[in-house]
Amino acid sequence: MGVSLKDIALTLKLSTTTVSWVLAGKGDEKNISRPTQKRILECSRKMGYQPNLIARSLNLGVSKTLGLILPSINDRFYSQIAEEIELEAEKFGYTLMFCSSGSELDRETRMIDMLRAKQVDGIILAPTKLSPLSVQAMLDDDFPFVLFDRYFADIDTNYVVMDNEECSYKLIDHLLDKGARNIAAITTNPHLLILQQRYQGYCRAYREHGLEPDPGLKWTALFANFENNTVAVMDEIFRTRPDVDAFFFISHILAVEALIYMTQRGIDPGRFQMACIHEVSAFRALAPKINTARIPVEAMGRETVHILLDNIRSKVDKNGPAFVKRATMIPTTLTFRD
Amino acid sequence: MGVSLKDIALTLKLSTTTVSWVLAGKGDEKNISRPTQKRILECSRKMGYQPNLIARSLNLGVSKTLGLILPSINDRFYSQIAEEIELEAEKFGYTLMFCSSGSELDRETRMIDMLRAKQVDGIILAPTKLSPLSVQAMLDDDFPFVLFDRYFADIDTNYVVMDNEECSYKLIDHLLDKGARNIAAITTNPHLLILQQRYQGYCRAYREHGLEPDPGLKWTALFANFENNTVAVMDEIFRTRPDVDAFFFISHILAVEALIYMTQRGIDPGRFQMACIHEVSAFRALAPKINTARIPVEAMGRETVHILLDNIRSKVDKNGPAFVKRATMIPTTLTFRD
DNA sequence: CCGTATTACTTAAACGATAAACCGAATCGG
DNA sequence: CCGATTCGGTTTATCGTTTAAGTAATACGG
Repeated sequence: MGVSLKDIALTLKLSTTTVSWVLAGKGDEKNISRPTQKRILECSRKMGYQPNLIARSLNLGVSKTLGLILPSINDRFYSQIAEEIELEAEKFGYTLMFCSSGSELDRETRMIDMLRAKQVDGIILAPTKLSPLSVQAMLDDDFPFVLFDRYFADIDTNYVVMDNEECSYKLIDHLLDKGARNIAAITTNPHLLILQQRYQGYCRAYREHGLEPDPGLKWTALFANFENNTVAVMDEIFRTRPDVDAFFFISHILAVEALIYMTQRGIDPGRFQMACIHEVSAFRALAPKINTARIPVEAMGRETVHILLDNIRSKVDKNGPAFVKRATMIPTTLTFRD
Repeated sequence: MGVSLKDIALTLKLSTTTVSWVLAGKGDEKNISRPTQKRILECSRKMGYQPNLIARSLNLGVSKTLGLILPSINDRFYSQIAEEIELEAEKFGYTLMFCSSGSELDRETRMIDMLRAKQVDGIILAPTKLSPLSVQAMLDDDFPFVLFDRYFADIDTNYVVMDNEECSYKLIDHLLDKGARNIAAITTNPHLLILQQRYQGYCRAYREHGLEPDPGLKWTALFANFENNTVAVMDEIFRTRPDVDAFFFISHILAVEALIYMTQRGIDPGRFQMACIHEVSAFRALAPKINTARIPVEAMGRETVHILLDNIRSKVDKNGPAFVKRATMIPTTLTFRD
């Protein structure tokens, strides 16, 4: 289709190698005469030459492409981080192939295999559930990848996560300091390690205040159709636990739904103390006094990309120092608005 | 790195061709004996063979990859549509390379060139501003692409857009019917054709009601730092135009900021009639009575992908009928809540 | 029993770019 | 004046896959 090195070489009666060298800026180094260099450059421009990066990839064994697999791009947090990752990757000359797993395990596995078949140099993955199958395959093959947001405690991989237990602890500690006693913990997806950790932070704060956490204050809105499930949970809370004096939302998604619920029913969110992990702009209106733990998304995106690129580099030059897997915990920024 | 056809061929003492045929399911057709086929299949499985799709792409001249360029993935509307596009493309065996242009022209141009160099089979693009340079290049080269959300009136391309003028007309028509007279039109990015069209719909509704639209009721919050700009605009409206009795937000982004502004200052949004193009879930709480025009995102995503794939297919088989460029207007779903 | 099919494969070329190895002619040092 | 170096390139192989063309060996029909 397009113009190839061969086309240029043919019209100028040179070899493709010469043309390749000059266009790669190695003209002087390779002792190509200045006039010839100029002829090649001009011809290339005139014919509108664009290198075929697929051919280059095949030859060099490097595609300068990364894979990104998220549960859903249509989520405030993931779309933010996707943007950061893309921007950071671009700085180093990498493009992103993007796939959404829909939190389905078989989809995720397919995507990993497909991205590897398409020869991406590395994969950034927010893994679903706790199936390490495809993840283990990458480990076995020494294929560069980083988990982020979620990870598996029992598998030794690169990962970048926030300080889930710690930030929950601090938020709840603060609520308890301010007088809350019955903090409803609204969670989802109970098998997700990071959500368990957030609840553990909740429990630790209670205990360090000399109180025993009440398991009856934990509600789970299943993730499938979480809008409706959140409504059901809120209904139940207001019906059965009038003693609730504070809310801890384990994720922004749940908080938004719960706040909409309250607003629609004329319940003033100001009546309760509130805390939420992650932050969305709508909070400014829906719950101006909510306390939040915000991830420095830029830092997380950057760190994730850097770890992956380090991993990739160390794999390319074998003589360099062996790559050591990195487990990174990004500290959150707490904002107390009450 | 990985296992190649050659590796299998070598261990079985066969030619790569035979292996390639069998693994492609052409064993019978190509008269490869059943025992040999079985041997190849088993060996392939044991060695964990995964085809190198980059090599296949180079050979076939088809990458089964599409490019997607958006102003920002971190926008409710674009992230929704990105998800739909990805899902639909996947059905046909295509992967997405994703780039955000940041609405910067030179970035957009670079992304287009890069994606083409990476040999994507086609590009889906929400173009920035009105520079047709790189777009024209794709046209000249007969490279398959579709514009969506935004387009250029004077260039003959595939595009998929919503009925911008029409839905604005209907929303404003409704507000006027319900008694509004001074509808503040909050817009942004004045050079964007589709936003101009939305304002034209506003004007047409006024005129068809026998009224002359007041240019003083149009406010522009520049897109760069639109949060602050929206605040400035709202300040000005409340200071200088106490006669405003309704708001028309030309985009959901502006509406959210304006509604947060009002809520923070204790201004009841219920005092005003309201209309907005696009819809976000926070509206349910921030402005339950807002009237909206919602894009059927699924339909738009699907249609966009289908047009692009048709374009790609028609380019591949030359004997088929010539591809006719398609301009599609997706009708919006109006929801009147007042 | 000979010519033609059929079976079961292999060889070779191609996709476009890169890189190691090679090569003839001119130049230079001693 | 001869050997070595520099100049200005070219040849060839390679990455992993696909496909058109070829080729032995066997089977078959008349």
